[in-house]
Amino acid sequence: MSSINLKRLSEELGLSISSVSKALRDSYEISAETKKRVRAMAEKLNYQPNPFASSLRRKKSITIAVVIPEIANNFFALAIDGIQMIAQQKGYHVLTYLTHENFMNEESTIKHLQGGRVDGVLISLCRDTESIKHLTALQDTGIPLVFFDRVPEMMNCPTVTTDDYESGFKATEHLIKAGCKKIACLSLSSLLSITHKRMDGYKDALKKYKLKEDPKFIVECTNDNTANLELIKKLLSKKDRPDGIFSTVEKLSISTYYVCNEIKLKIPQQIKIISFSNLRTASLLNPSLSTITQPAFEIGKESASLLFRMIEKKTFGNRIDKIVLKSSLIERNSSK
Amino acid sequence: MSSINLKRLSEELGLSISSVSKALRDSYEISAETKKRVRAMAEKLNYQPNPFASSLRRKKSITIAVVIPEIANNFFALAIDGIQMIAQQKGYHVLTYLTHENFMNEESTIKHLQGGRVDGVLISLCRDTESIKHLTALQDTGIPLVFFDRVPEMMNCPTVTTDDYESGFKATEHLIKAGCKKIACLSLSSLLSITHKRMDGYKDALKKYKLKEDPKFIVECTNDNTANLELIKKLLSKKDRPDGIFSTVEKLSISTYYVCNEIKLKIPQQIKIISFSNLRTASLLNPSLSTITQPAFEIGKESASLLFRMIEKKTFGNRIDKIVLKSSLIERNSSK
DNA sequence: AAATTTTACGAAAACGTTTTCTCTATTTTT
DNA sequence: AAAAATAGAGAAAACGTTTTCGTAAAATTT
Repeated sequence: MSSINLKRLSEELGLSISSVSKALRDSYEISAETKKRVRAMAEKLNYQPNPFASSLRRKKSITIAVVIPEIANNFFALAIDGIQMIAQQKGYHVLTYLTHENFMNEESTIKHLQGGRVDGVLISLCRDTESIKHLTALQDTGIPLVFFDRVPEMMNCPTVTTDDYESGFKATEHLIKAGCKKIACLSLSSLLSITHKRMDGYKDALKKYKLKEDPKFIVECTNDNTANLELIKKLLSKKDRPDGIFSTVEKLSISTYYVCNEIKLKIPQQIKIISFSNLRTASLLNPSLSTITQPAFEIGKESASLLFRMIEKKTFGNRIDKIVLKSSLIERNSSK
Repeated sequence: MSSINLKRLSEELGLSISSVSKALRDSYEISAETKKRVRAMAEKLNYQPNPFASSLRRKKSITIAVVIPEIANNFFALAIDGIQMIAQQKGYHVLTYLTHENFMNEESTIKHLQGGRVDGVLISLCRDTESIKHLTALQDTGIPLVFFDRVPEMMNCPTVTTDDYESGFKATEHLIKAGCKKIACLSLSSLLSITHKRMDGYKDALKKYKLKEDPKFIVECTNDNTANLELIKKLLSKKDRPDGIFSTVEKLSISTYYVCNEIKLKIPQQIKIISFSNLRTASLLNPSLSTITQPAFEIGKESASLLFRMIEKKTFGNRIDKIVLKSSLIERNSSK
């Protein structure tokens, strides 16, 4: 730890600690000349203020927390990129916490954050978050909280999401127009609002085109990749297998590709696929993957911007923002 | 900020602040009975200690910093995953900083970290880091510092890397054995040690098989993606174009795929490709991409573990660890 | 029973800032 | 020229912990 502090600096300059502090904070109480002297000495001795003393006194951490299920995930990596961009502009630090889709991790992280370590929290819920007590508790302490993408269904809170219902509808409609009659839906967890909405779109599209909704075709996957492969394999190996797959998350479509390779199911001839995805290589896959692509980077930016508006109290009183961005459907060969 | 603190707790309990503090820290000076009472009350009032007061007093932040060029990058995302895993085990917080391959960002971030905000720093250098003054300055303050993957060449410091030279050699040898006579090498920046080493392996492999080294075939790319596409397009459009590509970073191989698609160059018939990469979809590409895959997650874990050994002073005196992990070459269709 | 040790707790200093209040010397206003 | 205002700086409290030191009372040893 850098042992050069205000006291040392003030001794070196023959000034009081408070004057040095004020000079560095550019207070009007200090003459221009003194400020210059102080700044020069601070530069010379490479003074770095102690962030803990400062945070303790000012009750400000200049830090935000980002709580996400996983990082090795294109969507979340891009979102963090956007968050970091805004945070950097504001001179804020970013603490990252991974829940690994584990509710207890999420709970303890959130609980810890009540200690005041951060000035605001950005969070995307984990797949098996069923209670929201920890979240309301955090909110009650007054720490600004913004949810993005995976938001709670039963809570009145600021959120940044995409048009999940419409996207689910359009994706399914796209498969139907491509000739699919039996469309399966791969989802992560029925507890998540994004899954609900995307699936509602899927169901309504089926309804609109008079296709019957088969519960066997709605596959809820787990957090275990090999188990998911088995589930998908089972789904696709049945004689009454689907001829279209709507995947609500990227990794399930990748698993589907693997399974199709393994059991020699031809995409798109025998089965068509469309998936939510932020893969940069979607167009290079064999065959190229049709995607609904969320503006992940913008989601990150918007969430962080909203959070900072709340931190800076620029958002009026009890107004609660719900920002919805648009995803884009990109047709490629997997659904031709 | 949670306004329930030790003072409030002590009043509630009819004890002194110091006793409450000691009780919560499980000091031998406090009776078992009192400890129980204190803990119960702390639980009841949902007491969360103020991290800044604690850090200020103990001169410990229980936080580490991770400084990386970018996050929307499979390698770094996986590395962070590994780092987070170890940090979580140790009960540490993780601050993430992105340099976006910009030296000035790296410099100011490192300088800021001298203020003692963290107990240790993990860093992977940005592509145009040419001076290491900021790094030695940080090291001189006594803050443990571990480099991973992109490490400085001229500095004696703890590092975690992979067998870059051998990987470069093997990748090139693999292309040669597949029949390539004119192999190009795509690199990010000649300032980086990983590029150097990978390229040295490439050059030595050429030498071993008596292929002449053509400077036109060593392409140093920039940080601008569209510019890179142009560079690669130019390289591949020449009549004297290469018949093999060794890409030292993932994104350049993806760009190469795009260019090949555009100018109708058939992989692997007309040009073979192998690339450093952590793409999960490598085997699903058209054609599947031969890769040298670094153990990114393990690199993260090893780096963090090493850092914590340094933080906990478990590493002896002036010993400097240099950990080298092995990458694996996975042959796929792009180099058949 | 006196002397010593142990147990259990409290008072207060310390960590390095920020900020409020106070004070003197100078400048401005009457 | 006296009164008032202002400029520039310092003293000290405060932020919430942790930790050192001190000290009664109880327990143990002589």
